[in-house]
Amino acid sequence: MIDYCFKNNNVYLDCKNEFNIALTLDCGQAFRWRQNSDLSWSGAVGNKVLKISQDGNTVILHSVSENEFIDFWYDYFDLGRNYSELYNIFSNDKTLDDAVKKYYGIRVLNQDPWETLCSFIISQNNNIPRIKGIIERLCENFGEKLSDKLFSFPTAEKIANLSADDLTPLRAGFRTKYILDAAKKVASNEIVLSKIQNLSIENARIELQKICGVGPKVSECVLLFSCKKPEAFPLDVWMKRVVAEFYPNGIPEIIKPYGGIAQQYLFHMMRN
DNA sequence: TACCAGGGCCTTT
DNA sequence: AAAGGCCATGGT
Repeated sequence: MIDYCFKNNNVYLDCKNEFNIALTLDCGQAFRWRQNSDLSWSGAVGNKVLKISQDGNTVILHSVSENEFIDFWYDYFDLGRNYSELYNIFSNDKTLDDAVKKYYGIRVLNQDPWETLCSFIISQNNNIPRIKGIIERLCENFGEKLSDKLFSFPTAEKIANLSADDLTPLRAGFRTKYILDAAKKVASNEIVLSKIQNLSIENARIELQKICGVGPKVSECVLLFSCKKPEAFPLDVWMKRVVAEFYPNGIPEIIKPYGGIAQQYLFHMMRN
């Protein structure tokens, strides 16, 4: 588990091998964190901006009050979860154990469901540099300015009132109509994203896939990264390769409840 | 069933 | 420098 303390308006996390911010912020689950020249990272989450840095086992959240940390960042960074305990469970599987020992400290973030849904619609049939570009243009054009370079993610209501023409600056291609459909269904409360995490994973999948442009892969990402479903297991081409090569008979039962978290390590291993 | 639809990054040639 | 592969979903 991760201990923390407050000092000089910063939060200091003593995270042993349970938190590697570079791997966590740049492993394909979030697209708006950028590394600064001093190796710290900056990002906008909701209407907040954060600078975060790491020095060995100490992670520093800069200029964050105790209240803001407890109320928001603690959950965002999944600090309530004991990753050492998870690593113990994962060590039952040789492949996973090797991946964990190589890439200690990847954490699954608890992100905003609307931003996650929209981001993973954009991610489909796409590569990471371009995904980041489209999302950046989306925020710059339609989000609120939060600081010098950082914008909030535009709300579903805001996007729902736009047309495909309005979104041409994004250069999102055929995904534009999917973004609009998602925004309209969310803004009208036809899909209530805040209630998805209370559904069974089967019903949650069905609900999300009512959106045009959301299939099994995108819905699984939304469930894992923003709806507290650690058992969600997104299968992209890389993970299909992992399964074919290492798990022809399926993922071990003991891993399944945390399959999505395990997946982050396996995915990273396969891509490197 | 198989293919195509935006587009741009990446690897190979 | 040019060509070809890659990519998740819906539609034909």
